[in-house]
Amino acid sequence: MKVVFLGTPDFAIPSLDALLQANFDVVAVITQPDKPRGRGHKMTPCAVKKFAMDKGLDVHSFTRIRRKEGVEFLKSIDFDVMVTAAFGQILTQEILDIPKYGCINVHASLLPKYRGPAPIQWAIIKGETETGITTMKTERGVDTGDILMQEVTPIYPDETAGELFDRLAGMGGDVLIKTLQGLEDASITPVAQDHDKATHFPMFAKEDGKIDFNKTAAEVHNLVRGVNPWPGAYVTLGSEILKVWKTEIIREKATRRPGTMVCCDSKNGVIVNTSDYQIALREIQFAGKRRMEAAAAMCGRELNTSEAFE
RNA sequence: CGCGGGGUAGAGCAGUCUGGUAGCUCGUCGGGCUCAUAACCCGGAGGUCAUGGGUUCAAAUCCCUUCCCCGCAA
Repeated sequence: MKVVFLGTPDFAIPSLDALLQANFDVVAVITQPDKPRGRGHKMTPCAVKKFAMDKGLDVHSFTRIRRKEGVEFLKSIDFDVMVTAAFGQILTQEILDIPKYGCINVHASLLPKYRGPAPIQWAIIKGETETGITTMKTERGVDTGDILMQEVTPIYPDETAGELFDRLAGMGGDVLIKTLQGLEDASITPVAQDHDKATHFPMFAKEDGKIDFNKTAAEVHNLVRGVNPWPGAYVTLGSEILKVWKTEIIREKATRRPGTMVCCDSKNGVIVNTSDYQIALREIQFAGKRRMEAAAAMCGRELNTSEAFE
C-alpha cells in the first residue's frame, strides 16, 4: 500500500519507522513547519522531519494542510491510505476523502477516554492504572472516529509520562501495522465510540506543572510523574522556582499544614506535608543547576523548615 | 545574535566584586565511644579551581578564546 504519513513529534517516529520496516511504500511525509526552538531560538525541524529526511523520504511541511496548497499537493500524488500520528493539525473532509482507504489515526489512549493532545500525561495525572493505543478512522472531530484496533498496557506506579510515552510510541507502530494489514484483508470492522463516555483534556499550560500540596500525596505524585519530562513539575519557595522530577509517597501522616517541610537535610532529603500523607521530593532542580538527588542538594544548601512551599 | 545562571575533592556548594596558604557540608578511609548504630568524638586521604591564551612579582579570582551543563522564553 502507498501511504502518506502525517506526524510531527517524537511519538510519531516509531509509527513511521514501523511502516518502513513492514515495507509499506511511504510516498510522502507531511509535518508541521520548522519553528524557532530551544535556546537561541534557532529554526529547527520537528522530530519527524529530521527522521524522515535521514531516511531519504519525501518530506513536506504546511502551515495549514487544509489550505489550497496542501490539498492540491495531496491530490497530486498517488496513494492509498493516509496515516496521522500526533500531527497537530485538524483535517478537512475534503482531505479525508482523498485516499481510498481513508485516513487512520494513532492515538495514545483507550478511546473514548482521554481525547485531545496530551492523553499520556493526563492518564497518569488522573491516576489511571492502564492505558493503551487506539487506531481509528480519522474524522473531522478530534479523536472521535470509529475505532479500528485497541491494545491495552498497564501504567506502572512510578512510571513517568516520558517512560510511558516511549512504550506507547513503540506500541503505536505495532498496532498501526496490524491495523493496516487488517484493513487490507478486510478483517477489521470499525466500531463507533461510545461518545457518552468520552473525556477530553487540553494541551498543558505552563501553570499545570505547579504542585499544589493541598492535594493528596497520591495526586501530587501523579502530577509529578505526569508532567515529567514536560513541562516539568515545580514548586515555589519565596521567589525561587524549584523543579521537582521525582517524588516518593511516605506512609506517614502529614504533621503540619500542606506545603510545610517535615525535614530537609543531607540524610533524608526534602520531605513535605500534603493534605494527607508526607511526600519526599527525591530528585529536584534549582534554576541554573542540573537535576540532582534532594539529599545531595542539601549538602551545599540549607532550607529552613519554617518556610513553606506555595 | 531572545533573556539569564553555572563548570572548584566522589556528591552538593562557598571563595571571584576587593589577586597573596584550597575552604564548608556530605560521602569515603582509619581510630575512639557504645550492648549497638544510619548517632556522637578524633584523625587521614582525596583538587591541573572546565579549556587555551593574556596581564601580573603573584591568578580559582582580572581580560579574551573554545568546549560543556542548565533555568526562562518559544
